[in-house]
Formats: sequence, C-alpha cells, structure tokens
Amino acid sequence: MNKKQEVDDQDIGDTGFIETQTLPWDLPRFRNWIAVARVHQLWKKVFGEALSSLGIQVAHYDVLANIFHTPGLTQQALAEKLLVGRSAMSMLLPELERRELVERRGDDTDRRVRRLWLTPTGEALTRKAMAIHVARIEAMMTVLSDAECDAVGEMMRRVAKALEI
Amino acid sequence: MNKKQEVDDQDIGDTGFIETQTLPWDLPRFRNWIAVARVHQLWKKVFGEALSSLGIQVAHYDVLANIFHTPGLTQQALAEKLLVGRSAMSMLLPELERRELVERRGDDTDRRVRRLWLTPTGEALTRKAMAIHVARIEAMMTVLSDAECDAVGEMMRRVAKALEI
DNA sequence: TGCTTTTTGTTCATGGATGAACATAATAGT
DNA sequence: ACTATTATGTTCATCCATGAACAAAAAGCA
Repeated sequence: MNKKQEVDDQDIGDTGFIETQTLPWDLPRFRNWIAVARVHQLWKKVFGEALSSLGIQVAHYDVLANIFHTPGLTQQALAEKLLVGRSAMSMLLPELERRELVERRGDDTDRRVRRLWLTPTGEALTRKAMAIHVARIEAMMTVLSDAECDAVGEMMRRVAKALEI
Repeated sequence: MNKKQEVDDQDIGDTGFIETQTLPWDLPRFRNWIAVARVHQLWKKVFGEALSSLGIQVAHYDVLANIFHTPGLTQQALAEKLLVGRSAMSMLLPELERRELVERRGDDTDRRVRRLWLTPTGEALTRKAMAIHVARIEAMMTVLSDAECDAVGEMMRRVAKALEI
C-alpha cells in the first residue's frame, strides 16, 4: 500500500486548476504549526538584535546561560542541551574563553572531559543578558494571560515529548 | 557585585515584589517560552531528516513551497516571506534552477525583478515534500486535540502580531 | 527633460553549524 | 592483563546565511 491518499491526488482537478481547499495551508494543524514556527523565527531576530547591545550573539548567550544554570557541565552535556553537535562547542568556546567569559577546567577523575565555568566577568554579562532575555519574553507574552501562557507551555512540552521519541 | 547571591541585580525592585529565587527558569513565562523554542528546534531537525529522502533541505523546501503557494512571486517577496535577506535567495535559487526545479523569468514591465515559477519537475517534488510536511505535522500534533491545536495557533498569531510591531 | 532617491537583485568576505575523520581516554569483554 | 568498544573533544572541508558594497532599473521631483 504505497499509495497514501495524499493532498496531491485531490488537488489536481480535471480542469488542471489548482484547487485550494485541500492544500496544506488550509489544514488547521498545518496553519497552526506555521504560526508557531513563525513566532520562533521572529523571536530569534528580535532577541538577536537586543543582545547585540551586549556584544554577544544568541549562540553565545545560549552557552553562557546554560553554564550559569548548570555550572561545571561538560561540553558534551552542553551540546546536547543546545541540540547541536559537539564540534559546535569546540568552535564557540575558545572564543568565549579568549574573552575571559568562560573557563574550561579538566575533570580530575575523567581526563577526557572539560568542565565549564563562568568567570566573574562572564557571570556579570550573563546576568545582564538574562535580564534582557526575561524582559523581552515578558513583553512578548503580555498578549497572553497567565493561564493561556501556561497552557501553551504545557502543550508544547507534550509535543516535544512526542517529537523526542 | 561579587556576591554569589543570585537575585539582586536582575530582580525588579520597583514593584516591591520580593521573590527569593527569581531566576529566569522559575518564571512561568520564561519556562513556557523555552518549551516553544525547544519544540521548534526539535522540529527542524526531524523535518530536515525527513526531507533528506527527497534530496532537498529545509531551506530549499521553504522556497519551493512558497513558490507553489504564490507562483510568480519575486525574489524580494519570497525573502520577506521567509524572513531572510535578499542575498540568501541569490545564493539558493541558482542551485534550484540548475536542478531544473525552479524557473526565473524577468518581468516584462519591471526589468529589475525576476519572477519565480516551478517547473513540472519542481512542482512534483514540491508536492511530495508537502505531503511529508503535512504528514509529519499531523503526527507531531496528534498529542493535541483539535481545539488545543487551534488555541495554540490563535495565541501564536497573537504573539507574532505583537512581535512584528 | 535631467537629477536624485528608491527598489531589486548580485557579489563577496565573514561567521556559525555540520558531520566525518581523528586522537585520546575510559570502559567492557574475554 | 589485553584487546575491543565506547565516550569526549578537536580539526577540517563544506554549506547556509548574513550584511555591506555594488550595479541596474524604476520612480520621484525640480
């Protein structure tokens, strides 16, 4: 049964016209998901511009905030949290180390791993960035009531769980 | 400023609202937004892998699907839809043209613009990709009821509107 | 008309992310 | 103890996207 009943079968009328009623854009779940994707894309732009006042980029911030949240985590763990490859950390961290925002120290018992810590400078910068982050998110989400916001979060966590399988 | 106390400078004192540990991760709106961002990031990975069976990438698909949706649109209009710069289109489209998925034709009345059309091959590929797209989205969103899904979409459109200002 | 400004698309240097190949260290299997 | 497998991090070639500088065409304006 290779022949799934798909949109394209229904789309092509005998007239050759493109009938719009069953196109993806008219399926509710499709349209709703597009809205999610669009908000996230817009957010990345807005947040990136907001962060530029601190001289860092979103990728840097993600690293700093995660080290703040979990000091001493390994590069591997950080990469997993950020859903990127290990090599991305190998490329980013030397720069943050050079700017003396992050310190890498080898683990005593496992000499493969390098554990990550914020320097005082890095922590101060991270606090400022997090303040911007929180303020922007609060501003963006004011169009939702507390209950609505919680509902979105709960549903998205459910979807994420389904995706991770 | 060296204090390890985490709340002082980022916590807002103007409301007189004193929370003992108001780290970003504890603010509901922050956590809920993180869930949105995470789902989108996961989705991009999953969808990218699904599309690889067709030999195209998400960026290619976005272009193809938008030309499918709005045949004859200009590169500028396409870039705006995708929230990317015009140069991105100048880099991507020659490749799609070389693979004979997309055709660029100059506009008769305005010789600056190049309007975009799908070739028959491109349209066939786009239909297949859209089928994958729809199927994956439907699968992902099955953990939400129709009403929940609509609610998410409505709220995200509201947030997007707030962001675009 | 003639000049300036705006619009559309391209080029190029740059930066971030990728994944494969690699090196080193820890762990498992025998 | 010895080998094989797994885990962690780095390097490198490559790809995608960016933004500034550019060229060409259109539109505005005197």
